[in-house]
Amino acid sequence: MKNLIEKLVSDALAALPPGTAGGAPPPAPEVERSRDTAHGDFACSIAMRLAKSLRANPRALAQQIVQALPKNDLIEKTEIAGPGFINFFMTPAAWQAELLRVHAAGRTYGRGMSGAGRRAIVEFVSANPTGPLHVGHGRHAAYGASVANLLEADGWSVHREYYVNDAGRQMDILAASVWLRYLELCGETIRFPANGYRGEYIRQIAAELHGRQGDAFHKPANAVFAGLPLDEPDGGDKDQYIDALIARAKELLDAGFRTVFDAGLDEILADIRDDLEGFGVRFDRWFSERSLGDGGAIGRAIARLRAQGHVFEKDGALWLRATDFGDEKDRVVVRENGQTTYFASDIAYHLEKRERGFDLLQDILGADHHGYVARVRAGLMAMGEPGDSLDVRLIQFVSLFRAGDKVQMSTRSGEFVTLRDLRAEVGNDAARLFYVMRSNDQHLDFDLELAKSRSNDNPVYYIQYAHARIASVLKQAAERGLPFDRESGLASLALLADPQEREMMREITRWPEIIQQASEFRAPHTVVHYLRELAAAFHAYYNALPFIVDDGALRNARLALIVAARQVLGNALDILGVSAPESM
RNA sequence: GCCCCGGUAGCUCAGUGGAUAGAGCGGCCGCCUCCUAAGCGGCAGGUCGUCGGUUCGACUCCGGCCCGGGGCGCCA
Repeated sequence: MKNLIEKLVSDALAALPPGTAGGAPPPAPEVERSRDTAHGDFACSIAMRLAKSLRANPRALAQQIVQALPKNDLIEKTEIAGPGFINFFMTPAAWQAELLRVHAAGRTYGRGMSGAGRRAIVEFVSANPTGPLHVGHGRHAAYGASVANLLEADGWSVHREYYVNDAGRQMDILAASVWLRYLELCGETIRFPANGYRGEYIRQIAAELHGRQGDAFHKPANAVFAGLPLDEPDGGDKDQYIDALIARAKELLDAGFRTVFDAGLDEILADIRDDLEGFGVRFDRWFSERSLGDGGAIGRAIARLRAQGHVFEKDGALWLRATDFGDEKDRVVVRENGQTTYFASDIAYHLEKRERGFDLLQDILGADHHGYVARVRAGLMAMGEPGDSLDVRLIQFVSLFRAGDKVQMSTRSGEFVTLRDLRAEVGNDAARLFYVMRSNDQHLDFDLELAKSRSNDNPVYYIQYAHARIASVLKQAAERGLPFDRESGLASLALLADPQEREMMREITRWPEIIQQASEFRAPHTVVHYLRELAAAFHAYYNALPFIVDDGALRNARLALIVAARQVLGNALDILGVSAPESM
């Protein structure tokens, strides 16, 4: 509907003679919903914008535009108001036509075309598989999944991906931690390193490994610890200590280290997969970091950098001249010891995404990764890829509140911190909605009591209740022998003239605009706000007028209206991964 | 020191340069003989952190400052 107005305004501008508003290509028509119904249904501020460059009187310009508007019988009238707004008043037929569209399109109502013909890869969560997901990852999962759904709803072809950090030091530490717990099961007495992973799940992994493999990886404790530097509690450095311990493990176990390593990786990754699956978050691919090296992507990335002449050698290392591409400092790609850096893997991964043919590389990262953005973009550009193909959204932190008190999130504390526990406590629906209720660059205070409460304070229930209430009305109607007759209802929409009914039509028909905007700004919280407003319009309507009336035409028209509302509520909830219950 | 995010009603937060800045919660006053009161209606509540600038017009854009959070490795 908004598109229609924008089209009409664009046509009007194109029709105007060059001296007035013609000539330079006009800016976007800037049509928006009027806030105040006294200002009509839609408002356009283009005349005021153009007035500046044209040195014309905005109201006079608005008058010219209005006169050049193509005739359209869905527009009742236009007005020029205030400093130069053009206000559009739609005919009842315009709203009715849009309702017909809702019924005809069903699940696809609201879908846009902004991304048509383009492919996006959304990478999110990508938590290191060193332990179960915690509540912070939950926000990444909910946000990333919703953004992916939004892009898809706006025409993009979307691929969802989890980058598995299955290489690197953190994973070596995990493997060493598992091995030490395993040695305990073999009867050895060990001192657990300060920097090791202490979680109970490590013991479980060790137990399974021991159950499967017996004492195959047993080494005596004195052979393991002999000659190692001091650990932190003894006045040493915990990083040096753990690195020495890892080196020793690799030396003693040889190929067996990989077996222990994979036991930890596989177990934890399976847990993460299962958790996300249970949360309604699915991925098309779990991309292995190791495969970058194996598949030659890192080599290709470095070759590209060399070919483009953007690298130099200094202190025995190979550097990317990232400062040529907007980064604040140059970055090492190959270390002095010949190993490639993590940064090399990052740009190789992003190059690989481009090689797979994605137009938009959509990354969802923690706010603590913000320094990474300029770096990776610089890398892409240095490899000859467009820097603006990368779009990164940063997620601020989550704080849990229970009964007004902040829940401390240390791994040591007995308080739960895992996503799985959160889901068990508040349910998937509340978790999914609460996680995306706030803008991603706003810190999130997650109120556990509120999320659990079965009251009108809780937006989850408020919204779902609207959906269930509509289903209940339809059920009631059928039970009274007056089932909804869609054909009759759609033929009688002209009977819907009450203020609440007009408000319902205005709200329902905003959905395509919400998708477009929420998708463009990667802002699923907009959908939550919209859902609340649509639900509010429905609850007000419900209280104001009866639906199941004797007059069949009126009854079916009203039912057609609330069925359209149910459709849009369902479509919007679906984007957020929240269920739309038939009864509550 | 440099970079990123935030500062809007008592609280939690919306607000693509446009008209009189909004919502939910909390507070106060009302509404079930009626399709689910998990609901609805009304009232009160604001120097949009602060000081300048750009503009016909600034919560929105630019600069300075103040406050809160995060980040700045040949770590991962």
